[in-house]
Order: sequence, then C-alpha cells, then structure tokens
Amino acid sequence: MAGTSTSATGPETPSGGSVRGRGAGTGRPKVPRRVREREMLDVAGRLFAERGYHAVSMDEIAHAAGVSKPMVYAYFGSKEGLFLACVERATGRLIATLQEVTPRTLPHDVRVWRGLLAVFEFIEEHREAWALLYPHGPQSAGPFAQGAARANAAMAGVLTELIREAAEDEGIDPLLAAEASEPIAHAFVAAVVGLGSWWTRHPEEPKELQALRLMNFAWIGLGGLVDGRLWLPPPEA
Amino acid sequence: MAGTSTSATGPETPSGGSVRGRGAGTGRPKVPRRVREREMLDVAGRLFAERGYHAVSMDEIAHAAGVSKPMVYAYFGSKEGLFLACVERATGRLIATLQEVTPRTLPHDVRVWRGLLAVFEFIEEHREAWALLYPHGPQSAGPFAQGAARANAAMAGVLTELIREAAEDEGIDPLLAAEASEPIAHAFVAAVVGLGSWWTRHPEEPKELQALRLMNFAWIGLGGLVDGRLWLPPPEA
Amino acid sequence: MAGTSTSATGPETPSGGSVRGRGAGTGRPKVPRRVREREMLDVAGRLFAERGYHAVSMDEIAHAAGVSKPMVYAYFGSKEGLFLACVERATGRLIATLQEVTPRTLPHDVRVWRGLLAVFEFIEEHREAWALLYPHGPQSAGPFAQGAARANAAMAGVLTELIREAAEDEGIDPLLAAEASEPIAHAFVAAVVGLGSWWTRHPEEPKELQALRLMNFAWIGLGGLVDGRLWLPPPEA
Amino acid sequence: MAGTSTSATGPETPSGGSVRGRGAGTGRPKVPRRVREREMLDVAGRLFAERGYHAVSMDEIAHAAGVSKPMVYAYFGSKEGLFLACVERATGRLIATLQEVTPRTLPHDVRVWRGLLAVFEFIEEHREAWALLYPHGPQSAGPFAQGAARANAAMAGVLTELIREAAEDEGIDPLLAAEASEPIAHAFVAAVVGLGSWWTRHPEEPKELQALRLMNFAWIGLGGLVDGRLWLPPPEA
DNA sequence: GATGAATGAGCGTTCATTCAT
DNA sequence: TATGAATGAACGCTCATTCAT
Repeated sequence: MAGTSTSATGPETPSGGSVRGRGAGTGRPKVPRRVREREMLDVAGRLFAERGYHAVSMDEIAHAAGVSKPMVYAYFGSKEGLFLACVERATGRLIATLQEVTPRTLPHDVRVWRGLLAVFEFIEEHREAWALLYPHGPQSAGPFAQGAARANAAMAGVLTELIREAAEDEGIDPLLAAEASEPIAHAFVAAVVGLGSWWTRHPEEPKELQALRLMNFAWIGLGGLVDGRLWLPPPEA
Repeated sequence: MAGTSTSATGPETPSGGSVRGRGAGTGRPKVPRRVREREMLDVAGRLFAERGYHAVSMDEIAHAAGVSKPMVYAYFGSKEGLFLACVERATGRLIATLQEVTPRTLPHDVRVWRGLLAVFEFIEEHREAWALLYPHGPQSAGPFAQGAARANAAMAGVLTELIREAAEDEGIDPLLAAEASEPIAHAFVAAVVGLGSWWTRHPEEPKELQALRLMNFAWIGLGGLVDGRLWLPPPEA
Repeated sequence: MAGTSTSATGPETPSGGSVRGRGAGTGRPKVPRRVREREMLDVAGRLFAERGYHAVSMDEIAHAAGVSKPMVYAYFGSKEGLFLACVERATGRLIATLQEVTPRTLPHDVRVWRGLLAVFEFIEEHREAWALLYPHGPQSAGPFAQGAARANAAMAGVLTELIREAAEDEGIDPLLAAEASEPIAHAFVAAVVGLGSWWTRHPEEPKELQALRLMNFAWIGLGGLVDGRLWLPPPEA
Repeated sequence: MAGTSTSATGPETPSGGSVRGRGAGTGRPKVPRRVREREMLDVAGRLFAERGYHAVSMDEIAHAAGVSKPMVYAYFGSKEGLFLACVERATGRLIATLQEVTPRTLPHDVRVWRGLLAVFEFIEEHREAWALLYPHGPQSAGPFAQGAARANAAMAGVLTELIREAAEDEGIDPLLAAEASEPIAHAFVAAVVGLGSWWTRHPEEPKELQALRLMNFAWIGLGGLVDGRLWLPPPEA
C-alpha cells in the first residue's frame, strides 16, 4: 500500500516485447506510462473536484479516462491512492509557487502581498485543484455543507453589519464600506474558524488567549503587531 | 462508549440486569419520544463529529444509541435527516449565543471581542457540535483532509516564518513572537482560504482586489480600516 | 391463522366494563365491533384495489382507517387475513347475486343472459370489489402487467383484424364490425387464456382437444353446441 | 433445482470438482456475456413463473444462477429490468409464432383454428413463459389468487351446471356434455372477466351492450356473428 | 380496549477491489 | 499488456408484526 503511485512514475518503459499482433484490438495505441498517469489524474481530479470523493466511483473514473479499472488500480493502488495523488499534485504546485514569490529580500508587507497575489492567481488558474483542496462547491450541496454554511453566514452576517456600522460611525463612505464588508467579514469568520481548528489541536491554551490573538491579528492588524502595537480588552469587558 | 444513552433512561429499567440487556431484545424500555430523540441526536452527533458523515452507518448509530434501526428512521426519516437534525441543533446554539452577546450599544471593538469570546467558549463547551460544523479533526484522518491540511500547513509555514522574521527585525522578543506566530499564521491562512471560497462565488471581481482586501484586513487591521487607514501596494510591486 | 376474521364477527359486545374514565382521550367513542370491522374492510379493500397487495402497508391501512395497527391485527390476524377478508366479502356478493338471477325455470339462453347482466351490474356497482378480484388497473402498471398486456394486445390485434376482415367478406356493415370487433376480440383472447390456465391444471389432455373446444365454443357458439352442431377442422389443416 | 444453469457451462470447468464449487468462490468460470445472460434469464424466468415477482428475491435468483448479485445487476440493471427481460423473451416468441401461422390467404375459421393450435402448442412447450405472462399456478397459492380463483370457480360452477342441463334437455349424451362443460365453462367465465376488464377501460358504454356482445359471441358464436346471425334478448327478460 | 413504542429480518442496490485470460 | 468478468461486503431503507402499558 505504500508509495504505489509515485514509485511507478519512473522512466522504465513498459516491456521489451515491442508490438504484439493483437495490440490494435483495444484502440489505445501504446500510450506511455507517464501520459496515461497524467490523463487519469486529470480526469480524476476534475471529477473529485466537481462532486467530491464519495460521489465519484472508480468505475466512472476509469470510464471517463478511457481505460479499464484494473489500469487505475495498477497505477494508483486504491481509490485513496488516486485521490491522494490528485491532491498532492495540486498542493505541490501551490506551495512551490508560494515559496518562489516570497524571497526574504523583500520588505515584509510586500512579501505578504505577493504571497496573497500568488494564491489568488492559483485559484484563478487551477480552480479544480483549489476545489479539491477546499471543497465548497456544489459537491457539498445536500445536507453536508448546510451546517457550516448556515453558521458561517450567521457569523458573517453579524460581523458584516458591525463593520458597516463602524465605518458609518467613522464617516467612511457607506457605499464603499458596504461593498467591502461582506468579503472581509467572510475572511474574518474563516480566520476565527481556522484558529478554532488550530486550537482543537492545542487545547491546553485558554480561550481568552485565542480571542486576544484574533483581536490583535484582525483588529490591530499584522502590521500593527509587528510594530509592537497591542489591543487589550477594556477593563470592564 | 461510556453508556451515555442507555444509562440516562432512569433507574426503573424493567429487565432486571444492568444497563446492557442485550440492547433491547424483548424487554423494550419504552422511553418517551422526546427522550429517545435527544439520546439519538447525542449519539449520532458524536459519531458524525468523530468520523464524518460517510464513515458512520445507520446500523452503527442505532446500535450505539441502544435502539433498532427502524427507530432511527421513524424519528428522523433518513440518514440525511438525522445529520441535519444534529447540525441544526449545533448551529442554533452558536448563533443564538452570538447575537446575544453583541448588542449594538457596545463599542465596536468590544462587540468583536465578546463575539470572539463567545465563539471560543462554544468550541470549548460543545466540541462535538463544533466538529460537526467544521470537521477538521481525526475524522479527516482519511485521505480527505490531508490535502487541505498539507496545503494549510505549508502556507502557514511560510507565513509563520515571515511573521517571526518580521518581529525579529523589529526587535520584538523572538520567544513571544515564536509562540504567537503559529496560531496567527493559521488564522491568516484560514482567512485567505475563506476569502478564496467567497471569491469562487463572486468570480467577477479581479484577484488583485481580493489580495488588497486581505492586506488591509490582516495587515492594517479592521481597526485601521475603520479609522480610514489603507494599505496600498508599493509602486514597484 | 384459520378463520381469524370471521370468528370475531359475533355479537358479543366488547366487555362489561362500561365506560372507563380515560376513554375520551383517543377520540373514537366506543365504536361497536361490527362497524369497526366494516370500516377497516372498506378502507383496506379500496387501497388493495387501487394499488395491489404488496404496495399497501399495514401502517397505511391502519392510518387510513383511523385506528392503530394493533387493532387491525386484533381483528384480522395478519395482512393476508385482512386481504382475504376483503376478497371474501367481494366474492360472496357476486356469487350470491349470480345464483339468484339464474333459476332453473328460465330458458337456457335467458339464464345466461341474466347472469351476464348481473356480472356487469356488479362491476358497475362494486368497481373496487371487482378490481380486488381481477386486478388490471393502474396497480399493474410498472413492469408487471406489461407482459400479459402486450401478449393480450398482440393476440387481440390479430383477432380483431381477422373478425373485421371476415365481416367485410360476408358483407356485414364494416363500421358495425369495427366497433364490435375489439371488445369481442378481447373476450375471445381471455377465453383462450382462461382455457389455457384450466389446461395447465389438467395437462393430461391433448392440446388439439383444447383448440377444438374453443372453436366450438367461440366459433359455433354455445347455442350451437347445445343444439348438437359441431365444428371440425378441415382435412387439410 | 436440477442444476440447470451451472451444468450448462460446458465441461471445461477449471475448479476441478463437480458443478457446485461453492457457488463461484475464487475459481470464477468466466463465462462469456451472452451465455451468462441466457442462464440468468432461464433461472429468473423459472423462479418468477413459479412464485411470482414479489416472492422471489434477487439474492435467490443470483444464487440459483450460480453468480453473485452484482452480476445480475450488471446485466439487467434492476429487478424490474430482469423481470421485464424475462417477460419480453416470452412474449416475443408467442407473438412471432402467432403471426406466422395465420396468413390472410386461409379461410377465416382455419386461421382461428391454427392460431388456437399455436397458442396451446406454446403453452405446452413453454410452460414457464406462459406462467410468467398469465400467472395462475401455485404462485398465487398465497392469498392473492384465491379471490379470483374462488370467484371463477363459482361462476364456472353455475355455468357448468347450466351447460350440462341444457345438453340434457336437448338430448345430448350427458357424459360427453359433462366432460366438455367444465373447460368450456372456464373459458366462458374467462371471456366474461376479460370483457369486464376491457370495459373498465371503456366505461362510457352501457353494461347491456357488454352482455349482448358476450351472448352473441359465446352463444351464437363468432361463426354465426360473421354470418349475420344475432341473438336478442326476449322481450320479457 | 386500544395504543405508542419497538424490533428482527430482509430487500434492492452499490462499490472498491481482484482474478483469469 | 490491458481487460472483461466477477465478487464480498456493506449500506440505506421498509415492513409485518408484537410487547408493555
């Protein structure tokens, strides 16, 4: 079960037996191993991204890739192996790009800026890969996403309103604020959820510390943080 | 596994023996509808949270709840129905709490602060419900979360380092910075991913706008935003 | 399993205990046994006739009859018992009527005529009962009736055409023949099928005898038969 | 139960032992698609004919055919699909034969005669197929056919007696009449039921017309009908 | 007397996986 | 080499039936 997919990627072409007489029967004229593998990954990646792991069957993948099921198993060992291979390919691309565009020589904010740009560029150019990593499309229709979706929407709703009101109080153009507040609210909520997830893996820390971290990250800003600025809860809160 | 469901039935169990009278063979406990419903929701919620929707079978839920499968169907109609009921219960609690603790009369930062506190309190007290909404625990130990997990870790890694270096450059206590940077990095990455997801539902906007939004949210901070401060990319970037 | 339904029909009213204090709770104010039984039979008969035995559940019958399932079981013992009771009621009515209208004092053809009239009157007045005995309605939609239906249609088609042509050859008004031929063809086909079924229970007789019987019944007519007329196959056939 | 399906696979079974090598455990016979299909149809047709659609499970069919359930599904898609395939095969044969033996060049009565012969020949040679199309055998030993069976028997009884009496009155050999009357009575009853079924699909016509049709069909005979003879009810009836 | 609550057993269907060729 | 043919195991769901009250 170990390393089935990657170990097969090597340059050793199939076998020395050249062309057999009955080779034309099946119609696929000697596609080299690499190409086959890529074709399968493409097809599987697309299907997984579209409908999610469980809703796609190996039968379907094999058929869509134009090969027989035993082929898929020969190349990737199992459904998990195939899925993992798809994901790995996607992840690799993203990470490589990220590290490339953020050399240490740049100022901090520019590094962040470039990293962000790279991420969104990746999303734009590899929507499938992104959907594979962070599935939130039609796949999670049905009852699955409804939970998170409703909770997200509720939290974002509270926050959106808060941002809008705050901006209004400060005299910011309410139209601009209105437009900006929704995506920012979603980003904020995601940050909250993300820190929550991190916390479930570090449960020894107190919750107030998490809240404080988020305040300083999201309210004061990373820029402020690195400048030594801090937000502290008012005494009465 | 601690006999949560059946032990709650009360002391008047008729089958003489202790709790596990072969499930409910012939001496059926005759628990009133409401109670059974809650028991089932508890059990199912826990299992779904632990291992995810697809990895839990109705057979298992029924067994764990100490009832037969037809009971589960009589109460919730289908697996989806049961899942939805679990999720709804979880969502409802969180949302209600959130709206309660953020009245408009408070200052903006205090509202955010209290909301954050509430969220983390919810996580602490209803870990299962949280895992149901945002599954990222051992459930996804399968191949599923590995994709997101690795990508997250990679992005967070890049960012963690960046934060640490930035703090170092600015003369901040590196130990403090080291401790803070990892969770903050995760929150940041989650915000990026969250905005990415939002963007996939609003693809008409340019990617630069998304990156800019995140810079101003995460680098300058919401507090800065509402004060009218803005981050703009340096001309050469 | 034997005689469950009919044995309960007796005049012994429920019990001596008169009205209990909690009697009003369920809303059904002491319906006597006979009436209950009839209500259930009515409801079940209708449902069975509409959708067939297998497509109707005891749950549904009990609910539609406004009683609980254990009641149905108390009255009829089992689903089969209930079905049988429905059918028995229907059969009884038909048979009784038939014997009534065909006394020996009448001429033979009039006896047949009156019997036929009685049957069609029964169909008209007890469509449900008829459908219970000879289910051929929407119930047998789906794949089940398609077999018989297609075979019937094919045989009737062949025959319809034959009758039409024969009438035409003999100078009978073709319009009249056209109108008559289809139902007659169906009756003929049914007679063939019916004799076929009878034959499967008397397989010792040769097939030619069956065909000959049908020729003399359907071609020469019963009237001819009782007059001693006979049809015999031409030598060359 | 006579090992019909697996024994037909041919002598080159690889599993060494006789026919029943634990179903098809590991040494799978690898029968070509067409052959397997026919085997399955044979087995399923027999079971359906013997016991009816609902009383036969896919498990049982697969087992009896010596294959696993997924095979059955791979070949026929669903239980309905399998049933339909069985029925279609049966129907096709009958219809084809019928049309073949009744060319227009023959005299009318000979055409009918030959058609009848063909039908009974079909019954004789394909008893299963017939039982599939017109199930009235032990399958309906359940409660289902009892209704129709009893009603049929009762109507046929009345009629049998009537025919016998009529023959006696006319001086026909009572023994002959006795032998003939029962099957003829069943055919007659079937014709009545058949026309009744037709009528339920054409309810706008009056019942008297149906009765009249049957009188002229069954009493006067088709031969009489095409000769222009008619039976009309006596004025006093 | 009548019911709400409960279940054992089974059904049709699907899927990841693997021989035998 | 690549495949057609095959399966074990399980899943979601339903139903006739029956206690315990």
